[in-house]
Amino acid sequence: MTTQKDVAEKAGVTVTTVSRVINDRGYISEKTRNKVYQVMDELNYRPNAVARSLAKKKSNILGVILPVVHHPFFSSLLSYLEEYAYQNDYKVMLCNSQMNAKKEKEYINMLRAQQVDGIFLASHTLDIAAEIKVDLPILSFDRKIEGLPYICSDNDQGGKLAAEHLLEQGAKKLAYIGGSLKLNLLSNQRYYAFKERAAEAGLTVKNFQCQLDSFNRDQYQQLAVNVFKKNKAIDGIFASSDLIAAAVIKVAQKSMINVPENLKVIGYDDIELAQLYSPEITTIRQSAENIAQKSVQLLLKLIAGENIDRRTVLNVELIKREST
Amino acid sequence: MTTQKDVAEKAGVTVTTVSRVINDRGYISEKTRNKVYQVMDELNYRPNAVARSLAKKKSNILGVILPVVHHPFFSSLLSYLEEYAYQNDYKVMLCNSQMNAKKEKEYINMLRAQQVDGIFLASHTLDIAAEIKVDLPILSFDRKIEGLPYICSDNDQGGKLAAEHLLEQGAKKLAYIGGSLKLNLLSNQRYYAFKERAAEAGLTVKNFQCQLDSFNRDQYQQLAVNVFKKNKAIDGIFASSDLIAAAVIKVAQKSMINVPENLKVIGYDDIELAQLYSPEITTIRQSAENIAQKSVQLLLKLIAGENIDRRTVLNVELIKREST
DNA sequence: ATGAAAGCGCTAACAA
DNA sequence: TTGTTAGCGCTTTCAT
Repeated sequence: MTTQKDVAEKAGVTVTTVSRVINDRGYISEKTRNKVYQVMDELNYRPNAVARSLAKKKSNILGVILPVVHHPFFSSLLSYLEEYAYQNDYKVMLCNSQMNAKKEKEYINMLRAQQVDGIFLASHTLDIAAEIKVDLPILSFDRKIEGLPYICSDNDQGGKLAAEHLLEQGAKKLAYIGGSLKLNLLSNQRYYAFKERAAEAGLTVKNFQCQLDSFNRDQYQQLAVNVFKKNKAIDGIFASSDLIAAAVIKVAQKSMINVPENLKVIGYDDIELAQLYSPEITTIRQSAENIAQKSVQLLLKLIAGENIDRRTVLNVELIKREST
Repeated sequence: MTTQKDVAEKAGVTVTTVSRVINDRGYISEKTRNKVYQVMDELNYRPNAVARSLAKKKSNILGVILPVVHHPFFSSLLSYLEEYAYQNDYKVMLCNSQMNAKKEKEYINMLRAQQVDGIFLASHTLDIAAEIKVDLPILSFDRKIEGLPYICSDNDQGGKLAAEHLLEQGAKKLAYIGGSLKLNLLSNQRYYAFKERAAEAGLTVKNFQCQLDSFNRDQYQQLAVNVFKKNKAIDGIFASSDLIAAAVIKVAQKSMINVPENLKVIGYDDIELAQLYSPEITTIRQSAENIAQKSVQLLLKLIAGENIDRRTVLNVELIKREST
C-alpha cells in the first residue's frame, strides 16, 4: 500500500508538504506542487480515508437506515440519497433494519462507532427507538421522534386529495387499505385526512390494516381478498402505497370487478410500477428525489452545526391515471 | 466522545487491558473484565471503528457497486447483500454507478481509499472498467472481467428454458426483447441460448434491444410499441427482465392483444412484480438471495486469502404463471 | 515555502 | 495477569 510517506520520499519532500498539496492548504511553490502531483500519479497514490477520518475527526460518511430496501419507494429514495450524498463528497453506509427495533438500535450504535457524520433514519418499529440519545445529527423520515428533526411528505394533503378525487369520480362506498396504524408513522395522517374529508361529504370509510410486519406482497393480496369478500359494495379505495393499490387491482380483476368502472383505486408514492401497471394507477405522488435532496441538504446543515426547522414537509400532487 | 482512555482511567487499568477485554484476547481476571464492562456500560462507550480499522488494517466494510439501485432486481440483491454482510459483521458502503464508466472507476478508487476489504461489482458500462488493477478482492457480477472472479446465474440454461417453455405452449413466431447486447454482459447469453434452442425447432427469433442507458420504464414501453407495430404476428416473447415483460404485456393489452391467448410472454428474474402483475408473469427465476449469500461467502474467502473458482454459476428455474 | 513533531483512538509486540 | 511502547497514515500547530 502506498502511503504519503512513500510519495514524500520519492518527491524529496516531507509528508507535511504532501498533505498540504492534497488538501490545498498553505503556501506551496508551483514546482513542488507539480512534483508531488506527478509522483502521486506515478505511484497511483490515494490518501487513506480511514487515517484521514481519524485525524480530522470527520468521516464524510452518511448512515442510512431503512425499514426495507427492496421496496420500490425506499430503493428509489436510497438511490437519490446516494446520488446527492456523492455530489457533496459524502459516502453512504447502508443499514436495513427490517422493522426490527433491536436491529435498529444496533445499527445506530454501529454507525456511531463507525463515526458517520450524520444519519438518515426511516424508523418503522413499534417499540420506537426513542432512546436515541446520540450526539450525532439524525434526521427522521416520516416519524416524529423526541428531540430529532424530521422530514415527510404532506400526508395530510395527500389524504385529502385522495378523498376529493374519489368523490369527484363518484365513489360512494369508501375504504382505506394501509399499513398498521399502530406504527404511529406520520403517514397514518393519510388515513385520518382521508376519513375526515369523506366525513365532510357525509361518507364513512372502512379501514383495513396490514399486520405490523408490512411491506409484504402476499399479505397485501390476502388483505385485498378479505376486503372484497366482506364488502362487495365498495366502489372507491385509497391504498396507502402503489404496491398495495396494485394488489387491490389485481385481486379485484380476479373477482371480476372492473377497475375503474366498478371500483376506483388510488395509490400513494408514484413509484414506477404505477405507470407500468395495467390499468395505470392513479396516485398521490411524493417525490423520492425531492425528499432525498432536501434530506441530504438538511443533514449537511446539521453537520455544519447550523440550525434547521424541526419539521420539513414536502408537497404531494395528484397524478390522475386509469385506475380512477 | 468517550475513548478507551476514559474507560481505562475510570476502571483503574490501562488501555491495553480495555482493548483486551473488548477483543477478548489474552488473559484477564474475571474481576477486571467485569469492572471494565461495567465502566463501558456506564460511559456508554463504543470503540471507535475508524481507529480500529487503521490499527488493524482491516475495515470490515464491503463496497457494493450497482448500475442502478431502484431496479427491483438490484434493490433486492442489495437488500440481501446487506443482510449477509451484516450477519458476518461487515458493513456495506453503497455506490450507484448509473452505468457511467467514469463514475464506476471513481467509485472503485474511492472504495480503495476507504480501505474496504472487498468489492461486489455489477458493472454495466461499455468502456469496461477493465483497468481495474486493484490489489483488493473484487467479485464481478454477470460480467467477465480480466483477472477477476465472477458470479452469475445460469443465463444459458435460462434462455434454453424460456425457449422450451414457449415452444411447449405452442408459440411459433418468437421475439426477444432485452437490454443492449453491446454491453457484453453474461446475461446476453440468455438471448443466444434462446435463439439456439429456437433454431433447433426450426424457428427464428426477432431481436429487439434497448439502448445503452437501459433500466428505463418509458423506453421499455416505447420499444414494445415498436415491436407490435411492425410484427403483428409475434406470439411468443422472451423478455430479459420481468420489468420489460410487464411493459410488453401492458402495451399488448392496449393493442387489444390478449395475453396469454394470442401472445405468450416470459420474463426473467422473478421480482415481486411478476406475481403482482395481472396476468401474473411467467418467468425464469434467478434468486437474488442465493446470489447475495454466495457472493458474500466468496468475498469473505477472498478476503481471508483463500482461493475461489474463477467462475460461479447459480441455478435458475422456470416459474410458470399466467402470462404463457 | 517547508519541516519537525505531536496526536487522532486503537492494537499488538514485548516486558514485567 | 497487566503495563509500556511503538506504530497504523494522516492532519495540524509551531518552528524555521
